[in-house]
Amino acid sequence: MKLDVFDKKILTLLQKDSRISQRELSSEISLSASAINRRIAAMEREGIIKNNVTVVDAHKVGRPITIISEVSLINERLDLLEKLKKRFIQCPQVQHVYYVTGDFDFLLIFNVRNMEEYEGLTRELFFTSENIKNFRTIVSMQNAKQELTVVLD
Amino acid sequence: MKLDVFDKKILTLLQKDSRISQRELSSEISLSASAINRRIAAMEREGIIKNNVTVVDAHKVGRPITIISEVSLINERLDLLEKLKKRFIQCPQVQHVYYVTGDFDFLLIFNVRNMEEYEGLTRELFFTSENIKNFRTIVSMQNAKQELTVVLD
DNA sequence: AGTGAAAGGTATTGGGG
DNA sequence: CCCCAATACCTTTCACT
Repeated sequence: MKLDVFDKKILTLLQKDSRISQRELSSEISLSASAINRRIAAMEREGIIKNNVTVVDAHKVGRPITIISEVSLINERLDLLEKLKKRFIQCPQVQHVYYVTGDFDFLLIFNVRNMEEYEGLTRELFFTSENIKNFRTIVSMQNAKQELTVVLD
Repeated sequence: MKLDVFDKKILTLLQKDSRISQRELSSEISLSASAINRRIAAMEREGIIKNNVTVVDAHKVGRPITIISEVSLINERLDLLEKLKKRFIQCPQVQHVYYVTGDFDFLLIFNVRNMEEYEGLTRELFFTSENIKNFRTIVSMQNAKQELTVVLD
């Protein structure tokens, strides 16, 4: 599926605020509300639009700590890798899992209430695995930007 | 503002799918639609709910590359730091900006169409600044998880 | 705070160009 | 693939508990 200039405008606006009404989109883009509706439905069907989510302020709900972990494995065999990856993904405090190559193997980003919670998670996720060589913990002093927005040109 | 068990249930569901209707929330939580409505409005007013966004599949719109940069500064004077931070935040291809302390100063996560786009951005963001000591580029082979969801217990 | 019902807005679908 | 109009659905408000 090829996106035209209208689809890109729709996505750009929805990425900023998914609650914008299709009528408002319609007037901003100069396309009827029903055309907007059909395009959005098509993009959802194709998986271009993955979902719509509410963004919660982590500080205001008592989870102010963001931690980055760089994890190195002993053995990079695919099945072992997948097993660990699944475990990381399933952990609800883990917001991001990137599999990388180079000086380490996984970069994880955690959101936690406090350092104790993080320590508990490292025990669960890292120390119980035979395959983790080591990990480096980096505490974020400030989450200056945290978005999932994609550029559409 | 203190969140009770109903607010937390509402937020948990909205973080998964912000398009769930208040009526459906109402039946899942056993609270009337108008109570749901008032609670959501209050959490928006307080900034607990920051916004609602559509999540776009970066691969499907031709932006498959995620890159992590670890940036080290020469001088960590606050005004210089803020100037750089602002520049990073304003770059639309930069999804995340974390200010950290330790072996480096900023961790950035980019989403780009290809390596050429990233190289262009490093020239713009890093090489034009007098204050950047060095940076390390880590290419993500797989974005196994990428969410903003916060745990509410 | 919570509820139910009425009023006001939106999304969605179908007919026609 | 677009528009317009009708329907169906949802949110929001209000009077009352």
